[in-house]
Amino acid sequence: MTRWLDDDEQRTWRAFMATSQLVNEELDRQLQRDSGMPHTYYVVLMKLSEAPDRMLRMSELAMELNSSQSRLSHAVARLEERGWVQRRPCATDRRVSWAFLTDEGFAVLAAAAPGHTEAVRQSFFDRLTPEQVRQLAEICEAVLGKADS
Amino acid sequence: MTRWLDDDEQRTWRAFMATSQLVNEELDRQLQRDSGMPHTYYVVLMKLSEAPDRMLRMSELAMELNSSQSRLSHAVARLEERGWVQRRPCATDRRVSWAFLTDEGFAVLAAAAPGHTEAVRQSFFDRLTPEQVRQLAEICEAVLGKADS
DNA sequence: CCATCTTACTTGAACTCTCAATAAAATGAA
DNA sequence: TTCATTTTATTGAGAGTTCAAGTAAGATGG
Repeated sequence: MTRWLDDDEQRTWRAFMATSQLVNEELDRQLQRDSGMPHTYYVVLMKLSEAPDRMLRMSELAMELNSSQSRLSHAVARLEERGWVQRRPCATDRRVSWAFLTDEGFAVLAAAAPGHTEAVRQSFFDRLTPEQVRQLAEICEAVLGKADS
Repeated sequence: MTRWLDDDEQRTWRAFMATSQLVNEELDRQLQRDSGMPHTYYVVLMKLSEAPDRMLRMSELAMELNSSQSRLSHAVARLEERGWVQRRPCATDRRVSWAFLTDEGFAVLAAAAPGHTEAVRQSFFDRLTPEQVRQLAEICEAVLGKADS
C-alpha cells in the first residue's frame, strides 16, 4: 500500500533533486577549473582550517564531514600527495591518525575561497530572499533531524 | 573584495549541503541494496516510463535529466547490458539514438518504485510540514531560475 | 595474561562520473 | 557541389566513491 507522492510533493521533490544536482555540479566545476580540486576536498581543507591547531583525527573529520572513513582516507591520501595535508601519528593511541592542514594547504584554501564564495552567491544566495534563506535553514535542519523548530 | 557569507547564510549553506548529501546517499544506498541500481539509473528508467511509447532521444533524455550526454551514454550502455533499456536507430536522422524502456526495465522500475517512494517519504517528506513543502518548491525553483515567484 | 571484541584506519576492486577526443551525419554558405 | 560548422552521440582515460575485506592496536573479561 504505497503512499505515492501527491502533486505538491512531486513538484518539490523534482525541484529539490534538480537544485541539489545543479548546485553541486556548478561548485565542483568552478573549483576544479579555478583551483584544481573537487568540492569534497575543499570542504576537507575548510574543516581542518577551522579546527584547533588545524588538525583533527581522521574519524572526527569524517564525522564532521558526514563522510565515510573510506572516502576520507582516499581523499586525504591524495591531499597528502599534493602536500596540502599531512598525516601525523597520535602519541597516546597508535590507531589514530591526525590530519593536519599544512601551510601550503592553508594557502591553497585561502586562494580558492573568494572564488568559491562568489560561486555560492551567484548560483544560490543571489536568487533567494533573506526570508527564503531563513526558511530553507529550518527546512534542511528538519530533514537532518535537528530537533529544532 | 569578497562578500563572505553572513551567519544566516553560513547556517543555511551548511544545512543545505548536508541535506543534499544525506538524502542522496540514503536514496542511493536504498536503491542499490533493494534494487541493485544507483539513483541515477532509477531516474533514467522513470523518465523513459513517462515518455510517449516509453522512448526518448538520447539528447532529449539527457536534457530532461540535467545530465551530460556522456554520463547518459555510459549509463544507458550499462542499462542496455542488463536488458532494461534498448537503443534504437532513428529513421530520419541517423545521428540520433532512441532510448527505449523494455518490458523488463519497466518491470524492474515498477518493483523498485514502492521501496524508493517509501525511502523518499522517510528521509524527507515525513520530516516536513505541508507549508514547508510548498516553501521548498518555491525556493528550489528560484535557484533553478524558473522565473516564477 | 591471553583470547576475544571493538575501534581506527587503510586498501583494492568494481563502478560511476568528468573531461577531452573522436566519429559520423546534418546543415549551411560560397 | 564542396568544405567548414554544428549537432548527436560514443569512447577512453583519469579521478572519486563505495563496499567489503584487511590490519593493527586498544579495551574487556574470564
